[in-house]
Amino acid sequence: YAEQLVAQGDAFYCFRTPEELEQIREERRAAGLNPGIKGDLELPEEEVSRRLAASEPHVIRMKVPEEGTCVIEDMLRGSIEIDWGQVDCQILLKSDGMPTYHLANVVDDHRMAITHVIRGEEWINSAPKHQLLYRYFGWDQPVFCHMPLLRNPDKSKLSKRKNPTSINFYERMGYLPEAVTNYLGRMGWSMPDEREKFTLAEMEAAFDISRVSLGGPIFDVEKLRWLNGLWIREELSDEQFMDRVGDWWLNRERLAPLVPHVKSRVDVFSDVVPRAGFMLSGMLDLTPEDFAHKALDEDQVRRVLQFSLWRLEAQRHWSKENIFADIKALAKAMDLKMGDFMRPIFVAIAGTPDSWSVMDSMALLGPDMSRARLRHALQVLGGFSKKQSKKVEKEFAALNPE
RNA sequence: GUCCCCUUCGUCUAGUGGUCCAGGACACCGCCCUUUCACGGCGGUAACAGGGGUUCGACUCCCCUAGGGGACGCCA
Repeated sequence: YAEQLVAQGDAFYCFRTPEELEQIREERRAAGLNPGIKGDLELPEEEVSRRLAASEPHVIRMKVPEEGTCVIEDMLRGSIEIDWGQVDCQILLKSDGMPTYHLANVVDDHRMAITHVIRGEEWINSAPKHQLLYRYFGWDQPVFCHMPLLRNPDKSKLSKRKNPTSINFYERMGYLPEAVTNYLGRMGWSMPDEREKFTLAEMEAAFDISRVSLGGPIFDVEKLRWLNGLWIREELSDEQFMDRVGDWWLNRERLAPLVPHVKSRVDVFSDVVPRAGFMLSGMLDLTPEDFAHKALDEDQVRRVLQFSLWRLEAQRHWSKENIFADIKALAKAMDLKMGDFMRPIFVAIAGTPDSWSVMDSMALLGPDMSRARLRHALQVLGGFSKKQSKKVEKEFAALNPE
């Protein structure tokens, strides 16, 4: 498809190096322009065939009008005007031969006969590229509809750093899927009769996309919690309640991995819950005093937690071994004894240093819950001020533990 | 920096020119219920960002300002 556009004269081969592009961007920025890549990239035909024959690395870019205005008809927002001068010559085919999202999206949607493109507001600025591609190909335009973005309490775009966004986290916390669905359905949308509680099926029956409100809603965990409680109280019989709690965690499959750790540490069954309760909990009830440490001062404790969190946020393969390697590398880089280093981690994860291997706990708890507890611990300790944060980030970068 | 989007109680929202001195929900506060705590019931505090227009009449339409967000990648 990209080559078809080249043949049509709607796209061209580009041989610029990343360094050259960086320079162009900087110049444009300095000139107060949008730093995107515009025009003047196209080479004479002989030059192109010569370089192609020499198999020089290249990409395919779409051509974009130098001036004029592109009008996007948005289902919810009406006409959106974007100056073609703002739109860059988007790469369609990367030098590794793979298409970029822009090309793939348009081709794919067309081939699947997609009629309505409903996506996040962050895509508004790329819509001209997509619309132009449809035109170049001579395909029917889909209807565009850009939805508002969910936000963190600080109003920024909802992100993992500031909010547990993983659906697994909410499962692990013991939210009911139907309540989570219900709550999500209430973000940026409302039932015609304004009722708060409804099922997916009810939402489907009443759904009208024009009821979507455009202000980006803040994800309010507190209200989700209330709604979940409503679902538990009003929708579950005692029988169902027992079943659901069992399905959630109180079953052999979920409990089995804990047995080796618990069995060796209890004398009587009544020790089980005090010992293992933290594995079934959400956020732990911690106070700053819980982190009092003989070898580390509070500043160090905070660093241990923050660095560990950052390190573990980057960990893609969640296993006891990898967690151990991360922690060990950090302890070494900070020149702390493992025992001292681990102390705050224990408290953050298990609520007490008096527990089994915290690596095992984290591995079993999973990445979402483990990270959330580290974040919570940091919060209990007051976290870092904005000024401190920068400094601490630098310190972390300087450690660069392997 | 450039462009785009958005703007009703702290938060989620109703409201599509008069029915709004703005309604509901979460949170908060008070009272009731109750051996405690929840739940539940009742009540309360709290918002149309600001300024100009248009109109007999603006939360609702237009413009400007401010604030917030987003985009500006060989990521999606």
